[in-house]
Amino acid sequence: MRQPAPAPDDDLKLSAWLPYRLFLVAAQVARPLEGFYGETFGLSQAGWRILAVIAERDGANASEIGRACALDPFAVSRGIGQLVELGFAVRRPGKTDRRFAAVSITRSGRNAFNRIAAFGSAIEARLLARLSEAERVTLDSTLHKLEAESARIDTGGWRSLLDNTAAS
Amino acid sequence: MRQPAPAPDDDLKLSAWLPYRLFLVAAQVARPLEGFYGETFGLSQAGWRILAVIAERDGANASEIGRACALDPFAVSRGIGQLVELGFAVRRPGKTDRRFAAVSITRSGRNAFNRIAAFGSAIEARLLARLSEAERVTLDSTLHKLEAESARIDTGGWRSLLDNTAAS
DNA sequence: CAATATACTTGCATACTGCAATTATCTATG
DNA sequence: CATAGATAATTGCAGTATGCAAGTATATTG
Repeated sequence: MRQPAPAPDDDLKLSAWLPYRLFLVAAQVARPLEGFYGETFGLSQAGWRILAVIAERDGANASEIGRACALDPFAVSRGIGQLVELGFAVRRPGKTDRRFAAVSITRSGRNAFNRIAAFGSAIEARLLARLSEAERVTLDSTLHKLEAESARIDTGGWRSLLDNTAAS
Repeated sequence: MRQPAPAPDDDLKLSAWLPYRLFLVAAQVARPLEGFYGETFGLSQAGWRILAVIAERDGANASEIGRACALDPFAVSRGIGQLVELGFAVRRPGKTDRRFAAVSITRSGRNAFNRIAAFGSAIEARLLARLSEAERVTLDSTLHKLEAESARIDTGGWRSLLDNTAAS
């Protein structure tokens, strides 16, 4: 009654499984960044992402923001609320359609963004410094392909992945 | 008093920033997988990661598990608790040192793992199918480098990244 | 101008996390 | 061999995040 469990039919080694490897790098890099903007500005992850979006596209509405940084409407609303509380953003009713609130970055929001962006760029630079020029180029195109395919995988939910005959 | 915010000193475009791109792919791929094992087995993300570790290394103790899947001791303890409740794992005191509880996968845990692993492998296969052989090879070595560098970035906390002169 | 649709927002129940304090066990020392 | 101190893991609790139903404000349509 204590025999070892049967051998694996399908071996999946976590440390060699592509999604886990991507996750690991992302998580290890996100932790110090979150520590920085969290302790320095009291910003959450959603808050930072939204700040980055409105820094680039000032006056965006909540839907656009959500699309740009992969957040659902609830998270966007709360993140904007946080930015407004911190004085990093202001909401103003849209000019033509007042259901869409245009979110604008403030001067101090811009300052915070610049400091966080510098920190983030430094991290990115450290990562890229380990790669050859050829690897950097390949990584870029590879990531574009993975982004597109993972987006396809994500939409449609997990049930659509069970009865599969790899869609082209 | 309503002039547009000053132009960016340091432009960081979220969608082109390496850490975000990695995060995005990881998140888009993790969502359907989490949906699958969550709804099918009532497993949390930590539970799945731990299950994958003990499937590969049966009888590991909590510290080893934590190291293998980047979870802190609290999360490991709770995750094991969940697996035990679900009947996917058993805890047994270590043979020599009874402070170390050896965690073993059960037959039904193995079954669950195999099904989740098949699902995970299918996702990985879909991602890899989009890449050329050369890209797959380059991605592998690139990820090894990024894993190593991100681990270095992570240890030491964010403060060590401020006063930087990129350590070799 | 009611009825429906859209774009958010809020409230609340649940789940997750971080950390202090505990438990159980082992090691070292007088 | 008793006792003090380390170590591995667990538990309790407080704060926080998240998911979703319901609500508010605005616009559009018949």
